[in-house]
Amino acid sequence: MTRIHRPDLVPDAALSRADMEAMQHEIAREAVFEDDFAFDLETLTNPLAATSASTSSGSGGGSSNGSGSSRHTGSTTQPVVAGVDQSFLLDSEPERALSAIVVTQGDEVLERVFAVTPLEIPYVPGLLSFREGGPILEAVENLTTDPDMFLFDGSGRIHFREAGIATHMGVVLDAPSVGVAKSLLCGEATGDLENLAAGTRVPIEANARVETDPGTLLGYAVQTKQYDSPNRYVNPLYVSPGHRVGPETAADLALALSTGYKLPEPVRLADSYADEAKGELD
DNA sequence: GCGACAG
DNA sequence: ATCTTGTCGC
Repeated sequence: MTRIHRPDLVPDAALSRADMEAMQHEIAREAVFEDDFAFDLETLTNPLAATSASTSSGSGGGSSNGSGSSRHTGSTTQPVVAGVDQSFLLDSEPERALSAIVVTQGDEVLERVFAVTPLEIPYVPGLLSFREGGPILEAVENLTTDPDMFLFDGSGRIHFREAGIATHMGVVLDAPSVGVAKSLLCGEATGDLENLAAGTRVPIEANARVETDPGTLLGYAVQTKQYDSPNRYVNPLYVSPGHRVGPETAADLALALSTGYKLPEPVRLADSYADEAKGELD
């Protein structure tokens, strides 16, 4: 079961920097930054995700999303979500990446797979997918299930050329994808991000550092968890569309998949599995 | 030249 | 990302 729909856009670490950036421009053109998937969002009911799909703020909105008038009585199937994360083996020659994927559906873990791959190039801000994309695709080849969507640790549209790792992988796989980053690569929040209440979101717009019209909505700072007391507070997550998902939906998904921890469950599980598997290596 | 910079 | 002890808070 090969899921590569765009072999020509598979990240190649041997490319020159200019060619990598040119490929990212093409990826951004191919990317769909609005909802275009078949699963039902309303099956993901998390008390934290108060906004829901009713937050249809005017424009945008993909209409390729089936009948929006029919209501389901709870018998609909929940989407199969894949969380992707990596751990690294920096003391080997060459360095290697361990890509882990945990596939979930509601509270169930359908499968866990991983792949260990030698790293060819160093980390360069803006070119992360050319370092980690290959290793991730190798892990994807080990999947037995067919996820409805992928959640990546890193940015999607919040990227200098609107082609972060979540977007790159989403386009190559032609699968709905979302980027979940712990820090902001570029762009600018439209409001204060300090001590936001759980369930809250603040728009992240393009600024001069992004190659697109300033003010373009790239994603959201999303508060998936927050402490009640005054002393300490949690920083928000930076959630952006990868492919075939709009910014509102990306934020809705991050909140709906969160279960009391900062990271959405699929990526949180992939994160710990990546470390666990690394410890069991020969 | 200086600052900014996912994982 | 990774290397690590302690430590604050619930």
